[in-house]
Amino acid sequence: MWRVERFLSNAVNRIDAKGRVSVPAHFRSVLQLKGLTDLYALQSIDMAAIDAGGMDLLERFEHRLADDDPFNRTSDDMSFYVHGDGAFLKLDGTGRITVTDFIREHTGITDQVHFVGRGHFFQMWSPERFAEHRAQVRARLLAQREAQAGARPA
Amino acid sequence: MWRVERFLSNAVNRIDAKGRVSVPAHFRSVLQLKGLTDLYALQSIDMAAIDAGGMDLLERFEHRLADDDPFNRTSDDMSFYVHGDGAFLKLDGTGRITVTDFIREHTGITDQVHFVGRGHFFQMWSPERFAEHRAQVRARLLAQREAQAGARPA
DNA sequence: CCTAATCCCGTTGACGCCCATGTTCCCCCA
DNA sequence: TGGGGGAACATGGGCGTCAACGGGATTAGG
Repeated sequence: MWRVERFLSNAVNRIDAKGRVSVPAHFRSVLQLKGLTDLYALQSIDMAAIDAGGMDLLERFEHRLADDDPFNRTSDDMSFYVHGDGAFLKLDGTGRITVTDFIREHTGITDQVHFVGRGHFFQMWSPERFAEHRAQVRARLLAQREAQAGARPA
Repeated sequence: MWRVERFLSNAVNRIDAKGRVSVPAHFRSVLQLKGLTDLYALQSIDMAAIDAGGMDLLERFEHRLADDDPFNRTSDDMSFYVHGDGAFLKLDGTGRITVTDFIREHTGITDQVHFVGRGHFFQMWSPERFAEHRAQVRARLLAQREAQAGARPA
């Protein structure tokens, strides 16, 4: 296998009695390449998923907060979401994280976690919701493709 | 664990019979990195929250003041607010602060405190009010995101 | 003298750390 | 080509540590 520095593909892992779940080994190797031991996680704004990544995930948002004005609403909302509504996910020695209520409430996850690579970060889904979302995405892409084909002269 | 010099994530702690509450250990470690023992707190202007941090919290506002005309009304108000209407929060040996009326009146806090990291400072909310505000912020961010998606050509 | 703030110590429950087991997949060799 | 032997990884569980919490004791202040 070759070297990858992005989160790719997906996998389903089970949550054990103590509420822990293994992060897929492939994702962990990506983290190691980045020199990361801790993860930072956010509840995705428009999906029932958790977005997780290193601190670079946070910095991606922070560079939009260039304006330091304490009274700017948009900037303040962004800070509230990114700084205040995030959570640390600490990997234990065997590469597992504990699935907190922060994760369960937003995703509907109960006993299994569907890990999904998204390039510079990855997501955590409940398997059922992931299947739904996956179908919707494929349908949208298909519709878009057909619309373009129809517009284009044959 | 690696070094973080920003206040991140959130946690709720109980107030005991003596009116004390533990500042989350993670926040305390940030304070220690900054070499701070005392906190300075302000009643947030547009939220039912307390803003707390070190003296850099003050500097943030003072920079803003420096840019303004000293005889300007808003500048004078700002100075009054920042310098005159703040409170010191002293940490005891086990990392707890006492919840004063200054805090309770503005936030509606009764028996629990929701600590919220905001990067350079952190906030104290009543859990209920925090949940409300959180929902509002997410709604605004979602609306903004959809507006951008709609404006962007497919 | 009474109230309130500070210090100190014990308890408890959650979480981090460690070792053991099971399972799947792959490679090598018969 | 099919089976044996690993290796890598997911999973299960014991145990120690630390943060949150409760309460007593001591000190300061009015």
